[in-house]
Amino acid sequence: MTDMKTTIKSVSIDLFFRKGYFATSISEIAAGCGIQKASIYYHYPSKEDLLFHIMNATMTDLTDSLRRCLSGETDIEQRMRTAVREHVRFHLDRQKENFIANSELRGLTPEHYQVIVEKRDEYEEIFQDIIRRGTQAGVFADGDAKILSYAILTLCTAGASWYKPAGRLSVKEISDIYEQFIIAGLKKGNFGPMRGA
Amino acid sequence: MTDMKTTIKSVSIDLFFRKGYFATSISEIAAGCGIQKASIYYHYPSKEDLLFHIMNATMTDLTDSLRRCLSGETDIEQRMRTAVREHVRFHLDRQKENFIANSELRGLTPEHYQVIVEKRDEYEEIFQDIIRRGTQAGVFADGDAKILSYAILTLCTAGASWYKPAGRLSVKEISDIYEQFIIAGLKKGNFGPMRGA
DNA sequence: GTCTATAGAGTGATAGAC
DNA sequence: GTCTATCACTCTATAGAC
Repeated sequence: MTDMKTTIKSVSIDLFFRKGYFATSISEIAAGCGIQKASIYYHYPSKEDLLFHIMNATMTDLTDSLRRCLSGETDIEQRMRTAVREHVRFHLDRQKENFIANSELRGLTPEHYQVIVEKRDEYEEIFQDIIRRGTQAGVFADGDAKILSYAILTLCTAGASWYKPAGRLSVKEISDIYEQFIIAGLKKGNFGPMRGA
Repeated sequence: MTDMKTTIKSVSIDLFFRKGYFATSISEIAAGCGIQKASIYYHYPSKEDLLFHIMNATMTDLTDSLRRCLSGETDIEQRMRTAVREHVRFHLDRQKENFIANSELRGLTPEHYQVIVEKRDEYEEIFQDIIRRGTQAGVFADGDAKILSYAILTLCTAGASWYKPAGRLSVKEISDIYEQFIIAGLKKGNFGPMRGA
């Protein structure tokens, strides 16, 4: 990977984040890199391929970091706490890429779309597994693991996208709020009426 | 409002939802309506204006329905339960428009953007008010009302966008899951460590 | 590895006939 | 209220020089 290939990628991440994939043109990316638009095609075969590379790297790194953080942790509640904190950390750390990965799926070719969706499913499955084990162990209340995993992930992902480094809350404070809210929502005994489905 | 004006709006909602605003062309909208693209401009001055009309009507109706549902309800916990259920119901009922209103803000002119963001803030304020009153009354645990309101709203909004009418869960079941999860997350006494901020 | 030049298609929007 | 025709422009991508 030459330096220019890296520059193109990071300029694209910035533009796709700010303007959206479809609203960003190859000329703008080129201008941001200080080269002519034709030169982009020496490094990437198409605009869509550039988007795919950004998303694919993000999804791979995301799953890898979570797996690394969870390895060795056996307590169910702790696994969920760790997973939530790591998800928030990763999304805050790479805010722009994650925002793109969550909002620009429609820009992908059907083949690339499938690759990304499979990686997303694989990641979500890690959360669903924790929820199912927690329910079986009687630590978490009964509930639909898929729906609850979507709820947890959307919550944290969205939280990371509001975050502004100069804002009034620190990364630790945000993580704490979500961790507390989610564990309270999942745990057995914290009832209102009953959990449906 | 002539019939064709309504048709253009509903065809646009469908296309903006499926393909996104920038990826949808005026010609496609016209084709979907069975007219020529120039005829669109008799009804709407521009593509952006069409987007604004869709978003603006959605936001107005959203706030109006919530206000109507909450009027007369004084119990804090019940107000939150009602607000959550109504938010989910509205978002399921008008899934496409709500998805557009949440994802296509970048397509608006600065003037129209401001109008929509103000309406969104006004709607969120209703939730923040319930949270603050609940905290003061000692029903809900201490926590940042803004962050918690974003969390609650994102959760329910996202839930509505996964929903498929032919899926395995009913509207009632989905509402129940979220209502339970959110109330458990908010209530005093359902602690893990403590809530930050 | 980057350039200039351009192909080929599509875009939002307008003019003016009917 | 819808049509045909077209303007003025932008877009992604490619060819070929250096």
